[in-house]
Amino acid sequence: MRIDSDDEIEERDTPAMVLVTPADQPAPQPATQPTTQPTTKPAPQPTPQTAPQTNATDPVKDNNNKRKREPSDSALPPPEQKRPRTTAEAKPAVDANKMEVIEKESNNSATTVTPKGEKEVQPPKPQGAEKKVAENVTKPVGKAAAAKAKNAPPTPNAQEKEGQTPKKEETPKTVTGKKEAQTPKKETPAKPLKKANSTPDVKKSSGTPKNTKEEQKRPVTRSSSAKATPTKKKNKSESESESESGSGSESESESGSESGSDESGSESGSEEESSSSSEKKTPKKKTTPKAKPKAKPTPKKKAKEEPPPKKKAKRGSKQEKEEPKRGRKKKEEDAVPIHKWWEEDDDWKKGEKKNWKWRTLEHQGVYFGPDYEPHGIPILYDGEKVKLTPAQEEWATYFARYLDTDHMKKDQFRKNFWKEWKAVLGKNTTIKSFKKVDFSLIKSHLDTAKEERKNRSKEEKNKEKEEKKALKEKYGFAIVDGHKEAIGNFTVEPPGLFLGRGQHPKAGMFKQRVTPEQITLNLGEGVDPPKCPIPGHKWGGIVHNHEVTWLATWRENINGQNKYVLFSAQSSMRGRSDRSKFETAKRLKKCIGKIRKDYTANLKNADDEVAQQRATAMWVIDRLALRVGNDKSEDEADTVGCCSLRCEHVKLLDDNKLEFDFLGKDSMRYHNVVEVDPQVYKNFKTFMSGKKKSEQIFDRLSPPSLNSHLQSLMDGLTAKVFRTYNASITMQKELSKFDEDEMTVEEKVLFFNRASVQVAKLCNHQRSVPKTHQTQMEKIDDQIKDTEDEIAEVKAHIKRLNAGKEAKKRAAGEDGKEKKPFSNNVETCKRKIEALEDRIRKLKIKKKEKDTLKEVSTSTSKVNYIDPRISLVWCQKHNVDIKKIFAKTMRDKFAWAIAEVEATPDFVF
DNA sequence: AATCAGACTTGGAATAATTTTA
DNA sequence: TAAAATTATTCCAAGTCTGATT
Repeated sequence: MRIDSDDEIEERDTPAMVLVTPADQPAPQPATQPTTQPTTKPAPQPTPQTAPQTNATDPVKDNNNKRKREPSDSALPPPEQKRPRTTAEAKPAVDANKMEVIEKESNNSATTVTPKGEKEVQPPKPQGAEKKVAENVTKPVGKAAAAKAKNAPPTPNAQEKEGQTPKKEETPKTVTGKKEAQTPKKETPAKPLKKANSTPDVKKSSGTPKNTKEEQKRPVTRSSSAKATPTKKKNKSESESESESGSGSESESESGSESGSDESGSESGSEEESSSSSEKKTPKKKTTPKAKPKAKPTPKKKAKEEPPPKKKAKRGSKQEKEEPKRGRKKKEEDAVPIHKWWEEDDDWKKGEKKNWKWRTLEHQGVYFGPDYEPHGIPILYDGEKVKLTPAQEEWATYFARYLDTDHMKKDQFRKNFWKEWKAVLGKNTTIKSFKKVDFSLIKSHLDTAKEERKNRSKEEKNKEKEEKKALKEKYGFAIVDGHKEAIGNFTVEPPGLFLGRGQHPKAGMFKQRVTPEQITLNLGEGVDPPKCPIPGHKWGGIVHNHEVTWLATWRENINGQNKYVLFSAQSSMRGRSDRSKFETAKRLKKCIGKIRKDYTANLKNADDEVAQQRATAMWVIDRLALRVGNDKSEDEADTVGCCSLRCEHVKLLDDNKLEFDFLGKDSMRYHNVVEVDPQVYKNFKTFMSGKKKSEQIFDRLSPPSLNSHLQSLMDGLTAKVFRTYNASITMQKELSKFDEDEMTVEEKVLFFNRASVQVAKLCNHQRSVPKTHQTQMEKIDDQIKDTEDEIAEVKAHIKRLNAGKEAKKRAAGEDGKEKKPFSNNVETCKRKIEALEDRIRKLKIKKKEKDTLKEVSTSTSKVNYIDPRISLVWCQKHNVDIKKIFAKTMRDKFAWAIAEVEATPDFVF
């Protein structure tokens, strides 16, 4: 639909203001549809031109669609030898750095310096760590290590000591003013209201000096009850109010708006709107400080609920059916009261609490899945049964799980597994050659178990359900500032094999079981830490970090990254930042004209190569919706984004056309042939000239520098905002094309879905073609055929009727059952034909729809990119039940948007 | 200025739950 | 009523981006 890039470009340049209007849409180009050849399938297909990946890939064809990097690129070296990511020959500095890095690495491996994964005690950290870092991560690590050393004797004291030492160090540390401000965690008030029972962890008391002041000021962290004490913050607010946004979470803009003074306000204004709307609705709320009884039963909900009565008879019946279910569901919904955070104010978030995410926090820690239960099934080695130790067996079992999957086709996966498993087998094992190992016995055991599980009785299923529910009840919620909020992932990730995506160098490595000692919990001061659920163990640490949202964290052993237990998408915490994200995108709409002007001008800025590259990248990010493309290390899959594009990823075609072909996030292939702005084309040509395939096109540009420039153009603007903006604006534009005749709800939904597809294509959200796709297509064909046959039959029947002949008995179906005879009334039969023809039409639409959707994933954009208010407004306007668009979890996640749109039905992004 | 590290968002696949079909 | 199809939810890897370090 939106195609001509040129025209648009022109349009853009002209009047900035035009841009503001919806009409000025940039018309980004969906990756999947090369402007030229609309029909071409989305990237995934092994398109001929990109010949590279051909069959060589077989081993990998796994995800049919996704293109693995592999040999495909003839030029590319095998995985092991990753091509160097030369930034640019021009930059000596860079090279130097690189060398350093390398050196470092080698050192690490060689010496004791551990790659993060290990729990060894970090040497120097303690001191530097003093600040938050120390608190959070380091500490726990240290403890864990210590604990390990002692292993068995989980004497509390041990921990205590450890815990304290670091603290002490901290205290003495001279803390800069800034730090002080930041260290909320340390602030832990000296007043542990509750005695820290045996759990020594509660180091809070550690004498953080500064805390004294702040702490005292702060209303005792008492939980909900006393919240009423908000008052004073005002003084603080003054100075900081505006700067808030800078943090990136401008969620607070609301508060800013209140202050009114805000000059930066232009954008915050948008948010004001929203907030104002809510204000209208609930003026009283304002008066009452935060202390909001969350429990209140929400009456209005019911009002919303009732679905519009359908006219169609058929449908009616269907609905009746649904009714009872709905009732049930409703109940459940009520069970978890919605916290209407958007009706509250954030007045307390001022001054030094500017970056606070919570005031009081209470939860039950994390849930550790069940232990591994040995099954005793041996493997076959060279045909002989070999019994394994529980540990050996456990890993073998994890491996067997993937026997029939595409993971097995990756050399790296098997190789990594073997390397690690060999270590577990030990030196005395008879298992010397991986090729001779046969895991099929274990595999069939797993299959059997799966089958049994599938066939378990109703009682068993219910029982499990109950248990699951109980677990969620216990661990699934946290009390934040007096509100019960759902936690997203309260179960620690279980051990298993690491499955990367694409060609990940670490695929197949062991993801170790996480012990309590490796886990740090984040809790409110004065809250009793939950008891460690594993007997004989204790938590690695407890912190009180008000500036983060995580409830628990640990370090994962594969990449040494932190893992977090976070609130669910339905929580207020996530809701706030989600809304703020869309507000930022909405602000971008206001100044997109200015920004486009900026980069369009700089496209020609040959004097300043950096600026020129930056402008070109901005063009790409804005128009093609690419991600920014941060640098990646060698031990990750080789994927790229805008800034990391290499010459091998772009081809200069004729007529100002560029062909992009690379693996993006999650190794999803991005393949697009686009006609670009002539100047952009020229720039690419320049940037690429004289460079090797493996060199970066934007060698003078780095994501941080790009972002900082964006930041200068608009507060809070970063590269990813363009994706949000373009996705949302595209959706709005697509939906605006709706001319509602007499459409059935199904048709309306279909229209909506098609609009979503446009967005998904823009963002290059793909999925692998469902395995059953082909079958499904055929099935629909069969149905069409059958229907056609029946029509022919009816027609023949009519003929006989008209000829005065006796009705012929219909042939029995394949199942031998008799078919209902046709009516002897000609009119009735004609109507029947019409109905059948209508059915065929629908089937054909369904087929086509299915085929276009087979490799498009619309969920991601729906969940992350499209401002929900756009969809909601549309639903409201065209009388479509929200449930047709958003499933339960989505409705909960977007509760803020639903409320807002109800109040302001004329919302426009 | 380049890296590092932390924290949080984004993403497709896997799995579970529900609905439809046979 | 079971199996198949669909839809919803969970899982956890892989990005982005920021502030601190080197």
